[in-house]
Amino acid sequence: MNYDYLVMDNSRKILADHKVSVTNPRIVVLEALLEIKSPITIDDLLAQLKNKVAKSTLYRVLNDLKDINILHEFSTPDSQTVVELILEDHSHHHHLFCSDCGEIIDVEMATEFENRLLKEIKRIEKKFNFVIEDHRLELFGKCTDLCVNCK
Amino acid sequence: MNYDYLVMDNSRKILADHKVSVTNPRIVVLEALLEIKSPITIDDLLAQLKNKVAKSTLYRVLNDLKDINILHEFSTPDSQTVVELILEDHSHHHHLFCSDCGEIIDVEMATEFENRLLKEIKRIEKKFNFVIEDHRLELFGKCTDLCVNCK
DNA sequence: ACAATAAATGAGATTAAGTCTCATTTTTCT
DNA sequence: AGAAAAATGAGACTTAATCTCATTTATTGT
Repeated sequence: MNYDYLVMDNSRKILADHKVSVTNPRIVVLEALLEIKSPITIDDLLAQLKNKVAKSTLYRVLNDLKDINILHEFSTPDSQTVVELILEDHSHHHHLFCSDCGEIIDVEMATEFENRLLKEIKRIEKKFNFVIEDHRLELFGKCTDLCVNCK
Repeated sequence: MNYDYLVMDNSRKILADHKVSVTNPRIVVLEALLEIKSPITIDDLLAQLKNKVAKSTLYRVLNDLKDINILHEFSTPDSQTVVELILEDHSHHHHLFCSDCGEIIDVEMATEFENRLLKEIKRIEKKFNFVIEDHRLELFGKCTDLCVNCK
């Protein structure tokens, strides 16, 4: 069964729902990100969309998606920029980086751990007189020989 | 009491201890970082050392310090590069970013929290067949009106 | 459905962080 | 102190990301 038309529909709907005009480059970029489903470096994305979307347009579209809050951007330990689509159904998660193969994996921490973290964050807020709005945890390591995540 | 001569001595000693040759630019950069004591953007550091060290040399020295593992580098949420001196006496900590004033504050989490995190990391290692070597937690927020941390 | 208006695009110029080159200077080693 | 090795400064170069502007595409009201 082929879901492509659904992805297509989906990208148009996502754009319309967020009140940005539905253009071809936006559809193409969104579709790519919907299919990838995981974090990807802008470099890789650029390569993948070569000849489909101009470089300047890709960056513009990515900024548009950030503006409507469905795209997160972060960096790898070696400073490559990474983007990841975050839709409503995409729950809170963190990232695991492999320094061998470069893969970036979404990881969800145990609820109990996140609760403990929130408690700790409350302590920090008081201590530094801050309002903490977000947090990010990054894990760095290597996948082992038999790593199932490496391509 | 003036500790400047100590800082000076200190920077020479640190370089010698790590078996890198003791040169003026390295001393100047190390002294600056020793005095600052907290994370600083490379931009700010460059401004501060203008006319004392060439730009190319500053970057080279920072790379040297990274090579001998006494300097950590990371990015702000708006992608500015930040460096921070990490000497032996500098214990494990994380970072708190203020989106208003841009300040970056070192924060130590409760030992009990870090232990819980290590436990969670062990679970992730098994789940993804990874060896996790390091982790980093970033907290994003705003200091309140009366913030004591803002300059 | 269609014209008028507004918005987005592509191609290439521009900017800025960081690296590289190479002739000169400084440090190290004996 | 002098020879050999290493580091520096100045500016050229690279590369990710943004900007410009003429052209194309989408939206809106009738």
